[in-house]
Amino acid sequence: MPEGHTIHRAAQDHGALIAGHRVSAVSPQGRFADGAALIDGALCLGTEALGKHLLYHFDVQQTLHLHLGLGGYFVTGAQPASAPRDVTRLRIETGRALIDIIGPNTCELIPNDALDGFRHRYGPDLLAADPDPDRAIAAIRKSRAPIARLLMDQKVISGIGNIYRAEILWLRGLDPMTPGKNLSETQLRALWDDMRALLQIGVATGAIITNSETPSPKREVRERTNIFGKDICPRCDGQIVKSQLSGRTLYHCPRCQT
DNA sequence: AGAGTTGTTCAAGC
DNA sequence: AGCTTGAACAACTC
Repeated sequence: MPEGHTIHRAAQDHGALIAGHRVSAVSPQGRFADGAALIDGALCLGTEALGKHLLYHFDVQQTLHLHLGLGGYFVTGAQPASAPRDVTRLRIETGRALIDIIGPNTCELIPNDALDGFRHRYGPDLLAADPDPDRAIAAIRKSRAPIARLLMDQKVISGIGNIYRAEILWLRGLDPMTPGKNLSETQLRALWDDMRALLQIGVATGAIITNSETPSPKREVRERTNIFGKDICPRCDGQIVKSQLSGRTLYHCPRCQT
C-alpha cells in the first residue's frame, strides 16, 4: 500500500484529526491491548513521519510506532462510526474523529528515550523538511550493489518503494543494475531532486504520479506511471522487462535504460 | 483457491 | 564486511 508519500500524508491528516486532543484507544481483537491501554486517555502531541514509518506522540513516556508494510492501511472518519472491522488492529478516536489502523507490519510502543536511536537507523527522508542528501549519496557511492536495490534500502534513503524506484530509474535512463559506486555525485544529486519532487506530488495528490499526461479532472485520482505495471515503453515502444530483484518485481526498459 | 502485491526483518551462505 | 536469498508476516485483489 504505502510508499513514503502515503505516510507523510497520513501524518498530516492524522495530526489534524487528533493532535491537541485526548484520545481513547482500543484494540478490538486484543492484539495490541497493552499498547492501547497505555495510550487510552492520553493527549496527542502530534505526529511525525520518518520515511515509511509513522510516529504518534502522546503525553506519556512512550510513542506509538506504525509501519504499514505491504498490505496495511488506514481508515479515517468522523463520529459516529461503525464498529471496527475484525482486521482492525487499533482504533484511536477523539469525540469527533477516528483512525483505524488495519494490517500494519509494525504496531508498537517505543520508549521516548529510544526515539533518537530509532531516527538514526534510517537514511535521509526524501520528504523531510530539510533532508541531508549527502548522506544517501555517500552511502550509494560506497556500494557496489545495484542502484535498484539501494534505492529500496531504507537504511540508505527513506521513502522509495517499488513503484517509485522503477519510475525514477526509467525517467533518468539508468540501468537498474548499475552499481551504486559507478554513479557520479552529479547523477545522484539529480536523482535525489527528482525523487523528492515526485514524492511531493504524491503527498499533494495522494497518488503516485510520475508521468506528465493530462489528468482527467473528474476521475478519482489514481496511480499514473510510465512503466510500472506496463508492457510497452512509452518512450521507445519496446517491451518492458519484468524481473525479480530481492523478491520484488523490477520493471525496466532495456533499450532506454543503459 | 492460490498467487501476487506500493514492505521489512532476520538468518544464513558466499 | 558487503552482498544475496529465502522465509515469515499481513490483508487485500484478481
